[in-house]
Amino acid sequence: MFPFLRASDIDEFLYICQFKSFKNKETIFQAGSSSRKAALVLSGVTRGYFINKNGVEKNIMLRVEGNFISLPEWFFDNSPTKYSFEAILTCELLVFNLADIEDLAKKNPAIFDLYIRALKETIIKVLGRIESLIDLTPEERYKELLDKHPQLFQSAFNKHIANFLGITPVSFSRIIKRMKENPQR
Amino acid sequence: MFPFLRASDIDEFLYICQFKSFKNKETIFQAGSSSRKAALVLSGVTRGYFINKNGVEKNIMLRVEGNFISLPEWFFDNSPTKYSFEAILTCELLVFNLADIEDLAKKNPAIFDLYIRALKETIIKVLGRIESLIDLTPEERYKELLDKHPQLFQSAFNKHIANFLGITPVSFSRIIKRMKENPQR
DNA sequence: CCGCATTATTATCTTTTGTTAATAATTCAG
DNA sequence: CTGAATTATTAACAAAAGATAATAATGCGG
Repeated sequence: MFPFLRASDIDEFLYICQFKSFKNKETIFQAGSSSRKAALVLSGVTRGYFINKNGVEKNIMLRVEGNFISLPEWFFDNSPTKYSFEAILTCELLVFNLADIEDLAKKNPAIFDLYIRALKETIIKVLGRIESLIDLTPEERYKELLDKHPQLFQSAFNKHIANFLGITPVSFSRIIKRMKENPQR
Repeated sequence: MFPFLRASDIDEFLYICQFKSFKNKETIFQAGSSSRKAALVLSGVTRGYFINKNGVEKNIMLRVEGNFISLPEWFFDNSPTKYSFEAILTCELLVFNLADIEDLAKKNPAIFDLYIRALKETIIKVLGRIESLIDLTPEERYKELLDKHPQLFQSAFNKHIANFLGITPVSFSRIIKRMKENPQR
């Protein structure tokens, strides 16, 4: 997964990690907690979400294997956070403390690169999501997601996908219907 | 701006920086170029944008004083990028090479912290933007932006603001009108 | 400071979304 | 395997956005 790491670097990383499995709907990181952790997704799909002011869950990101996940408010202090992460398929994760990886990064340049890379990759992923949201119609976003992550559509609930696309399940149903009736557009 | 830095750390940082001024509409970083740079915004407002498949500019972010900006594709290689940055007000920037700051970060823990902080801050900013885009209506996003960055509305063109909000200038005009007629909602 | 070019507003029309509610399909636990 | 609970689809209506075009208001260079 990370070819620029030597075996000894991987050992150092694994030393601060804990392997954990989660089933569908199990909580990985809970909003409101404060033990600054992050994880590398080895398999499965996770969703990061928050509860909006009307009490409605909103999926802010979907993260699959090879992605790092963390509650971003943990980045700066120990304050409780508003985001949560949960498995939407059976997941395997390597969980570690942010403090541990930062200590390692200061000592080991390869881990420094790994950590920086994880942060940069998150930025690029998240910018790509903004691009979709400001430039594409919901229908185009649906097609893009279908293209990028077809595995999602075999397993995740439509309501989660709709939520991620920023539309209602009702509107999502209509899009699917429109595309069935009019496949070419 | 960064109280956790000592004077000597700031000196080290300034040593790799170049001070530059930009007028309204001047290009800061050009899509398609490949000299991996970043900058700290000291004053003014910048917009990062890309040209979509129909040839239309899309503002992916607005960055103000205290923010770091960079073309994110530079993070990983020297490939030309699709994003550009331009000043939408007179701007003062500290421009530096990404390679230089990473070298410094490996040697100086305070610069390490500065660099990590800049990346993390970007993630949080950008996640906040996604939150708005999936959870709020265009009208609510307008109010949020008005609240967060009132200075934008005195200087930037409405078309840039509309573009940033992910709507057309026509729709933006209608929102302003609706709110004038119905201030309470 | 003038005039041209850019930007903003308004109107009209079409398309899409949100909301609510009713019904159908499906999951999943026991 | 069965039934209750969750999820998905469809319908009907209201509200909002997109597109296009015409007009008004601004910005800005010479």
